Amino acid sequence: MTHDERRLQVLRAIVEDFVSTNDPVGSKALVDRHSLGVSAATIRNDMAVLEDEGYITQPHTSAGRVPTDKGYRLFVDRLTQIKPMTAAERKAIQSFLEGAVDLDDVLGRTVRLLAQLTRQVAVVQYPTIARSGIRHVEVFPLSTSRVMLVVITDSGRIEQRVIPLNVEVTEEQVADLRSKLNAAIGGLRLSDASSRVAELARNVPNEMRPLAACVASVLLETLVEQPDGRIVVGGTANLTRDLHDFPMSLRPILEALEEQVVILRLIGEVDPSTVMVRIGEENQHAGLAAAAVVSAGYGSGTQQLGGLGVLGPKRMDYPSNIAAVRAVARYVGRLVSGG
Amino acid sequence: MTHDERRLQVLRAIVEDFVSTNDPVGSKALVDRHSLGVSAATIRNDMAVLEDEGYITQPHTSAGRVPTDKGYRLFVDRLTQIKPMTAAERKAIQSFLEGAVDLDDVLGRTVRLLAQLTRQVAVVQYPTIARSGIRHVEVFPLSTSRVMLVVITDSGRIEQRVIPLNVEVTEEQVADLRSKLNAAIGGLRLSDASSRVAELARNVPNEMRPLAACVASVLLETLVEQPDGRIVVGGTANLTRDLHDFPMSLRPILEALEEQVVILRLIGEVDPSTVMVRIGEENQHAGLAAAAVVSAGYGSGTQQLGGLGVLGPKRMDYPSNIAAVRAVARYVGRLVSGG
DNA sequence: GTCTGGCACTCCGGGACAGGGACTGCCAGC
DNA sequence: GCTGGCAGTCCCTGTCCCGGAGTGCCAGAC
Repeated sequence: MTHDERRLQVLRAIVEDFVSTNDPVGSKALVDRHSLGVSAATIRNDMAVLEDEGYITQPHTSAGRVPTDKGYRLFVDRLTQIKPMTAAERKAIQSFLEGAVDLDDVLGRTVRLLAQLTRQVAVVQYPTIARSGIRHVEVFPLSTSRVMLVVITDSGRIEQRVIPLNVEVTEEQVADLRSKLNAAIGGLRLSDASSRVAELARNVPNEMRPLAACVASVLLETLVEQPDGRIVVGGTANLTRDLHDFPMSLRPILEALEEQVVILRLIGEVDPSTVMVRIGEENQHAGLAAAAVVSAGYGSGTQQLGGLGVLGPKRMDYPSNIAAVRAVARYVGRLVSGG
Repeated sequence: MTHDERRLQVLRAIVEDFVSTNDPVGSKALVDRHSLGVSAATIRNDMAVLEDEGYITQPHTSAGRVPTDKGYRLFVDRLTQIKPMTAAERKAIQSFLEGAVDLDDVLGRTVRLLAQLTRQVAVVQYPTIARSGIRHVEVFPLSTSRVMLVVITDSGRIEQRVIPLNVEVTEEQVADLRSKLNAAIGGLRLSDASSRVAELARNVPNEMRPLAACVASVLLETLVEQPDGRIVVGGTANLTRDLHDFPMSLRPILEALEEQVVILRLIGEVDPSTVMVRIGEENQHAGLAAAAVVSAGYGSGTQQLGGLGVLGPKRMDYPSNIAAVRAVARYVGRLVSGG
């Protein structure tokens, strides 16, 4: 074991100990609990170097050391061995998720499952409409001058819009439009359907023109263009377990959790099929400077439909949480794209 | 002003002062801030009586007085003058809610609005399926042996179920069932539709019997019988403002907020067209002993569709919160039943 | 009978202070 | 390059003390 290697082991030990005890860890405690093969004094020298390099810091003179954001980052990047879930755990995940009856239920169960597995706050994004396939489009009249549009996607997500018309329409016209729409864009992805919809609206009989135009514009504007992203949050009670980890109190964290935009940036922007970890300042949000986020995308094969993740104190058990997020994302992806 | 009247005024003053300052209120502070027309010593006597009767208590000898649950109860029942919302406030509520594009949006806005108006945690229940009118029923095949059932209600709520069949069916059969279903139960309330659905399932041509039976049973079981109650929660960050009011930390409160059952009992069980206040132990839930809930039902006319409310520390501004909950419930009821 | 001013008493909360403990940095020796 | 030892630093805890706020009670006034 070289010099540098040992120093990394020391950092790893500091992170692990601090995560499990929440006390600044000193040189003596370190040699007691890990068999590093050298004396406390040597560790102290290593710690001094690690501190110089910015990986650890001490809250005050004569206290133990605590990892910095940079320290956690190095730990996650180079020192983490993600242990795959056991067969029993995989089975539990699967059976828990499979009881779901519809999409709301799937995502509700997912968020509870994640929160329970990681004992952190869990967040799940609804499948993005634009990237989902269209399973069925329904149009039916509410009155002679209002129709309702319902879009049902492969992933089970449903969107509805009431569309006011500036003309009167008949049942038959609406039914006609309905079958034309389904024929034109059924099975396509919404993002690919735009041109077909526009084309359809131009090529209908004259008397249906206004109806088709209204419906088409709503379909395009509301469903395709808006980067709509509902999210489900669960397990907020877990935040209270680590009250001392959030010195500024929970307020900014809870506020961030209620702001879709903030959360979406965190769990939505992930490279497909990898797990992403953001630590402290990396979250790009003042309120989350004391937090860490572990997130992953879910979807079918290459097509990413949404994201999910957990949020907790920087002092979290990264290896387990990464494993849990990855496993759950995989199952959810399979479930949501499977129907 | 009789003896008893003055004692009630003292109680009112204690509640109001304690709500606004969060300090146990003493006799001197009371005469300073309210013109009660008597001296501090007299107030002290009144306070002793109020304490004997259980309306107030002192955290320790030589501290001021704090209202008990019973004291808050009396305050709410007899001393509260609910100030109606100003025209400006009403206008703000209305315009904020009217921008909504669908039911999810309505309820999302409602919960944000309530949280902002009251500066407490807000909770809104989705309209109960069983009591809603059926606007449209959609059945269409996913494959030859699976169909999807979608029910859209007056209140804008949508339920979907994938139904596996034990037989193969054709497009035409499904389309036929669809129109029959709509003819039979369109416009009815789901709770009234049961017999019609059962009847329909019996009276279809032989070859459609299995399909109709499957769909009917799902329709009845999942949609009518289950007291399904999704809820939306918002403004949890407001809890942190009153950290000292929740001595056991927020954990039990946050846990309760994630348990649908608990919340539904609180906001679901209200007499129509009244505002209900539950204080401390009245919530019938250990975790909420330090909390108070102000709730009301919303709906159209006599038909209650759901409930909503706010949750906060017992030390809350009851008059304002009652007014806000009542006003918002009224607008939401109008909006949801109006379409 | 009711209200009032005065007085003794109780209790909390904060500041001051000292002792113990935990670590560190540094140094000299192996 | 590693190790043991030592002095120094800082926090944390417990104790003590004191001021402040509020009460309960009592005797006297109306």
